[in-house]
Amino acid sequence: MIKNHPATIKDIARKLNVSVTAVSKALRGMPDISPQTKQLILKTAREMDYQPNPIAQSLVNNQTKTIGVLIPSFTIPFYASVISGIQKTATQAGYNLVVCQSDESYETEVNNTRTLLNSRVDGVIVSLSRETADFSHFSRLLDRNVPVVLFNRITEELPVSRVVVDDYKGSYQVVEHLILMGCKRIAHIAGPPNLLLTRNRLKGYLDALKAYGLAASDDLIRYSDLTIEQGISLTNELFDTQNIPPDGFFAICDSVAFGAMLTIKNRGWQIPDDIALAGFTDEPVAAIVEPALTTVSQPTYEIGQTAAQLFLDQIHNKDYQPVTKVLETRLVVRKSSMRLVLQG
Amino acid sequence: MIKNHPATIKDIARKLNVSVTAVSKALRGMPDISPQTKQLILKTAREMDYQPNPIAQSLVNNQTKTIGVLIPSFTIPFYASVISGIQKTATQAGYNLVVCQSDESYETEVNNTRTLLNSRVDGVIVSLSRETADFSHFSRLLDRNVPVVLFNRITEELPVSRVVVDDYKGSYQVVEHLILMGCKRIAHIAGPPNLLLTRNRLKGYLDALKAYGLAASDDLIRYSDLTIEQGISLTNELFDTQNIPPDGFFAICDSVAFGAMLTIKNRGWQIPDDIALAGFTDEPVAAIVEPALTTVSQPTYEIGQTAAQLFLDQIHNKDYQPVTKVLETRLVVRKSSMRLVLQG
DNA sequence: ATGAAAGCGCTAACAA
DNA sequence: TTGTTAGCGCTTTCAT
Repeated sequence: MIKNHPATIKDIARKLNVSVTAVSKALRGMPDISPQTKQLILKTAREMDYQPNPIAQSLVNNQTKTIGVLIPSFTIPFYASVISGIQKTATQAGYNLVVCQSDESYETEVNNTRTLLNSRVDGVIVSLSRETADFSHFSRLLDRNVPVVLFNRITEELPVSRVVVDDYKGSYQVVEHLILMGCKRIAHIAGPPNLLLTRNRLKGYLDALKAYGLAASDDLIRYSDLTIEQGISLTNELFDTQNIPPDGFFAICDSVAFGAMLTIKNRGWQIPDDIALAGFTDEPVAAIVEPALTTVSQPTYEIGQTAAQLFLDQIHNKDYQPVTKVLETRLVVRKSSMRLVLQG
Repeated sequence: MIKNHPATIKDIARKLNVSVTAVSKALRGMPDISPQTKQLILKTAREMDYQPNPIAQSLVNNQTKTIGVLIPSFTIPFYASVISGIQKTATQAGYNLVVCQSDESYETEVNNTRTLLNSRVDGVIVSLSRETADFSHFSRLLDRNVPVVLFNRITEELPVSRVVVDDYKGSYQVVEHLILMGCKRIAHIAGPPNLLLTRNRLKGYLDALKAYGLAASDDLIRYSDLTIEQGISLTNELFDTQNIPPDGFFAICDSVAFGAMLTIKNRGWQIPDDIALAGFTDEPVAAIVEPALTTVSQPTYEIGQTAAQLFLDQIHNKDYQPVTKVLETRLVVRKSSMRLVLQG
């Protein structure tokens, strides 16, 4: 008789005329089993191509060995790379990933957390949607003792571990760089105001201006939804509302910077000579556009690995205290901001 | 006593003094249960915030309601969009996704299929790694009656359903376009020879040349690994080995086209006037690079939806015959190939 | 060292 | 209509 179903522990037990307990123990290398029977069981298991059924294991162990990952969108390259990092660390520890995207919608994010909770993931690694301002859906996870780790788009209102980069410093450095390149009137296209990273990068921008004695002005600041479309429209708006156009643009992220780049070129200005431009994140494309985009590189892969590691730490540690890891960024200077500076 | 664990069917039964069977039936809307008890059970379940444990359901139903998705890399934008499409259709049908990447490695792909099989996914949706030339790891899935759907990077050696675009036609059209733009010597940077899509796109290229009476030559064809790096190096190679440089480049994918674009510009040639350039896929970046890239648009989201639908069809149909869906591409003409053509 | 039995949360065949 | 029972594949007491 051909059995199409995978071999079970019981099949092995029957074949060898031993108890399922013995098989279970042998398979998991428990001590109280004689070397001979153990070897025999192991050998037979191999012959029968036995693979433990993780569903059954989950049911009895009350853990699924899967991590839920919740990101705003698959199509943002930043997250693709972070997920790779998460997967690397997770796989090494025997965990699978279930990845969902919120599509930048708060409602979808709430639904996703419910789905993940119901499917009994052992933990959740999240970057918030750009709409998210309320966090009670994560409290429900915490109530069930499901560890939550936030990264990139985080909140400080939840008692959870976090992985971020030093947004303030990265922002400060790139704006400082624009200033050193001779920019006097630097516009900033920020992100959604409710995101912490928006506020941190904005602060870095403002502090850099102040440090170099440049006037900040709300007229030079716009809040975007992080899309290339708004990069285009807000750049147009900045041009249209200013008598003298800005001589520098700092965009919250590369996508917005690409939108700004298109618009600046369409308006007939030269980058970087008339207007210098910088973004944030260093997406692969940043090196390819013309002119290549000056930006702030984030250690995406490492962010993913770190987030997964924080989850693992929490799982293995009974009384775990949330920690926040701050990774360093790196200024990447490319053609979009490189101009000859007249030395005073 | 505070119970931190989710409510079970048994909790409800105990509270209401009915059998678990009754609860199970009421919850799933089975007929043989009185309206009153049914309402009572439903109400209590809601009050206790009952959520069925999918692990337990999986164990008894012998299905996990999850689909394994196996792609070459998260960082290829094409796949990000396809996954979105898969997820849309899968979620609607109550399926979760487990996504793995092979990292373009045959070995990793084999490992991933093993992992997915062990985790008892109900089916697998795959795009092959660029190294894959042997397919026996998928036969193991088929032996266990796990449906396999291939997309994009497929093989015809497996009796499974497939989703592809009309690579031949898309390729033919874009090369025809280059010819109509006046190109006489069009180079082709192809993909890995073992991929079917490489051969189909190559054939479209060759047939278009032939149809317009242009000579094809192996000297103008190179095989790449689909990376931007090889786009750069093979373009250099083409320049270095040709006395007269090509006046057109058709790249197997946009990434390779970007590499070619960088190189062509670095060599001091004008795009499109000296050399016209086209890619394949229409990644979001294609519209942003300078000059914007002429390419062949693929219905990525729809590819994902179709693949998921083929899986669902197979699940719901006892005697299912594999089908191959061929979706249409669309030529997207942009600046990289737009030149004034002198009319004879 | 070995095995019988209970149980994880649920479904389903069968009785009552 | 309702409840009893067995069982999915595995782990874990607790006897033997």
